[in-house]
Amino acid sequence: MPAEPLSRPRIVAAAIDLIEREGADAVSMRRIAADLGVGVMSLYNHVPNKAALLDAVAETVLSGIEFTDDPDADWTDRVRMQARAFRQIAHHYPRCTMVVVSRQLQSTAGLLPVERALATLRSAGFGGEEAVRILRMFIAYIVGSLLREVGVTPTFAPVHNTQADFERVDPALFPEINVLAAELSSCDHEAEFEFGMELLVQAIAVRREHGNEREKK
Amino acid sequence: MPAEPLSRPRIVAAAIDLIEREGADAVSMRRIAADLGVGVMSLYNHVPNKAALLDAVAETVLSGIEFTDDPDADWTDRVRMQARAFRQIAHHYPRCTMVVVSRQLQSTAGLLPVERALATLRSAGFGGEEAVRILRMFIAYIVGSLLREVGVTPTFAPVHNTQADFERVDPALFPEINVLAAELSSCDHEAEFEFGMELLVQAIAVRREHGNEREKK
DNA sequence: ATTGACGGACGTACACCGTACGTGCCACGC
DNA sequence: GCGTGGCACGTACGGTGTACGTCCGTCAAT
Repeated sequence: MPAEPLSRPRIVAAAIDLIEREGADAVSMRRIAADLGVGVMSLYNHVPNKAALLDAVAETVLSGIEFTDDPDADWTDRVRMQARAFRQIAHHYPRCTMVVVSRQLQSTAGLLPVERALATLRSAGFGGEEAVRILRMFIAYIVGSLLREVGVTPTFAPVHNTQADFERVDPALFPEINVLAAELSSCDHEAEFEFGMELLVQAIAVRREHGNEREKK
Repeated sequence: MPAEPLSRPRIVAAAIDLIEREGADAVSMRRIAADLGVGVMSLYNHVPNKAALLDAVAETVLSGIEFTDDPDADWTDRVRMQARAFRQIAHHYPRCTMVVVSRQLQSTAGLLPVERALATLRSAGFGGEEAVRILRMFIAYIVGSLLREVGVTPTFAPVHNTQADFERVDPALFPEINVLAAELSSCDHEAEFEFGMELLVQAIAVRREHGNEREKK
C-alpha cells in the first residue's frame, strides 16, 4: 500500500536526497528504488532512463532559485542579487551542483533566470548582443566559482589542510607559490566570490559609461 | 612479445586517445586494455584504480600547457597570453576537458601555470593576497567558459540548432529571450572568451591604478 | 649451476550496474 | 460482464570495477 503512488517528482526528490546524503557516485536506479521502497523497474514507468533522471535533477535544482528582484534598485545591485541567488542554490544542494553544471541542460528550466538577467541588463542600457555577452561572462564566472567550491568540499568532510602540500613544493622551482602558500591554501569562498563579482560589475559599469559617452558624441 | 612493456604513461596515453576518439563515457578498464592488446588486470600493476587513472589523465593534459611567456611584454598582454594558453589545451583535447575540470586535482601538475601567473601579477605590482584572488577569479572564468564550450559541443557532432528551442518559448513569458533568440542560439566561443577576458583584464588594470593612487596619497 | 624470491601479465569470480522484456494486478469505460 | 490500458514488479542479459590466485621470466645468492 504505497501512501503516495510513485510519481516522477517523488523519484527526482529521492534522487536529490540520495545525492546530498551520499554523493553523486552513490546514485543508481536500484538504490533509488530501494530508498522509495519500490521495485527497480517501476521507476522506468516515470523516467525514460538514468540520464533523463539526472537531467530532471538538474532541472529541479535549478528551478529552485529564488529571485527577490527589486525593480527599483540600482541595476548593479540587481545584477549582484541575481548572481548571489545563483550561488545560493549551490549552497543549498552542494553535492548536486556538480551534477547540474556537468550536464548541459537545453531545457526550459534555466530560462527564467536568463530572462530576468537579460531584462536587467537591457534596462541598464545595454544592447541586445552586449547583454547576451555579459550574461554569458557572468555565468562562466559563477559556474567556475561554484565548481571550485564544490570541488574543494565534495563531502564537506574535514578539509584536510592542503597547506602542507603547498609548503612542500620546491622553493627554487616555485618561489611565488612558496611565498604565498598561506594565501593559496586558505580560501574564503564567499569573499572570493564577492571579490570577482564586484570586479565584473564594475567592469561592465565603466563599459556602459563609455558606451553612453560614445552615443552622446 | 610486447614491443613496449606496458608502462603507466602508455596506459594514460591510451586513455586520453580513447576519450578523444569516443568520449569519456566509453572509458573502461576493459576497453583500455583491449586497445593496448593486454589483459585487463595487467593495468592494475601500474595504476591503483580507475579514479587514479582519470586523475593521471587530467594531470597529463594539464601539463601539456605551452607557455610562451615574454617577460618584456606588458603585464596585461602576459595575462592574456596565459589565459589563452589555458584555453588552447582545451581545444587540443576537447573531450578530455570535462574530465579535467570535473576532478579537482590537488597534485603538482597545475602548479607551473599557477607559478607563472602569480609571478606575472606580482611583477605588475599586485600584493600577494590580491594576486591570489585575481588568479582564482581568472581560473573560475576560464573554467566556466571551457565548460560551456565543451558542453555545447560534447562530440563536435552536428550542433543541432538550438535556435528553434529559443524561438519556441512563450513570448509573453520570456520577452527578452524571444527578442534575443538569434543572439542566444549562436555563440562565437573565441570572441566570447576574448570579450570576457578583456573585461577582466581592464577591471584589474583600473584596480591597480586605484591601489597605486591610494599608495601615493 | 641450482635455487629462491619477486615482479608483472593474466584468468577467474563477484558484486553491482542500466535496462529490455514479459507478467500480473487493478481501476476504469462500455 | 468485459475488454483495456496503465502501473508495479521479477527475471535476465550484457557490461562494469576490481579482489584474488596463478603462472612465468628474470635475476641474486648460494
